[in-house]
Amino acid sequence: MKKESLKEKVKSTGLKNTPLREEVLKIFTEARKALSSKDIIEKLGKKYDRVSIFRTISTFAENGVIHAIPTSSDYVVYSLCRDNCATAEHLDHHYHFFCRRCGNIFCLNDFEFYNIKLPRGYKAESVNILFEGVCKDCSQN
Amino acid sequence: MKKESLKEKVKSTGLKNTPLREEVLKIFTEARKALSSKDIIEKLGKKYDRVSIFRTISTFAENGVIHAIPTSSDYVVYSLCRDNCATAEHLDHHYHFFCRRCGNIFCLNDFEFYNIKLPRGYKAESVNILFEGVCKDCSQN
DNA sequence: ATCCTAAATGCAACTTTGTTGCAAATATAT
DNA sequence: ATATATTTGCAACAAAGTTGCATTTAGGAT
Repeated sequence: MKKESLKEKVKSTGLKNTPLREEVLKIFTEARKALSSKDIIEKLGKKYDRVSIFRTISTFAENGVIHAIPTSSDYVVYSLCRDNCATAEHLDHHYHFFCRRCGNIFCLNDFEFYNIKLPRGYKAESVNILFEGVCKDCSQN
Repeated sequence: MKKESLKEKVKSTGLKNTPLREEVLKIFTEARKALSSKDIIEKLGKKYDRVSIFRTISTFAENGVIHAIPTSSDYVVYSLCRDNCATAEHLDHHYHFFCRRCGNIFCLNDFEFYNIKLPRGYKAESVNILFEGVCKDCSQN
């Protein structure tokens, strides 16, 4: 997604275009991995209030600018949404890969989606898939 | 898994069989859904120290008695492990279902596993799949 | 360009969640 | 019954996130 369309995405949700929001958006755009609240606070904490950063992250998540990725540890990381993120077509699916060596979490969203069967009666609206292992870069070194 | 074999499972890991551990185990056995630390503390907090409960949960998780289930909220829930939980056969996989209506998280571990392709270079050792939607019971009412 | 208003931010205080160190208690092997 | 390593409780601490409120600011209306 382009820089411009990101700003537009923020505005299109009715949110105001503030310096803090632009900076948070920039950080997510430039990061090639998913980020936690802590990560963002470490980058911007001296310039902006902790509370405002938390609120920015929640607002972005509520408005489909970023999405939360569950991890098996007790923290959540966030990543930019794709264009079709909010519009749950058939099944809103998110693939992520947590690398045990470098500790990063990567989005694999653009990869093929295999239908996974559920037991009778269960109706899924979204699915979150988190792989854990060794990433491309780390497995080559 | 039977009550007896659960106690044995605890003992087989070299852990002592204390009242607190038995109670925590009982709670997990009787719960038909996954539980958070908070859930356990709410049930036992007046009888046992908060810290001991946290430690019991970590110990159980470290020893393969229970396993952590990532959620997209900022908390982790736990569930009893199946017999083969610790022995990562091919790919250690966990399927869970979060119901938006009742808020419970169910284990679907016994269901068929479809292989999901990963991009080149990525080597997965485990995969955690969290569905979100409406569960069997809730969709009937 | 200025004004107006709702929304966003900063600050202080607070809550919740989890951790650490250590002394007292207890499970289990002998 | 005793010894010892493990577990528990307690106190203090640390990290993560929330709430209320006063101030500031973005962006549309004038």
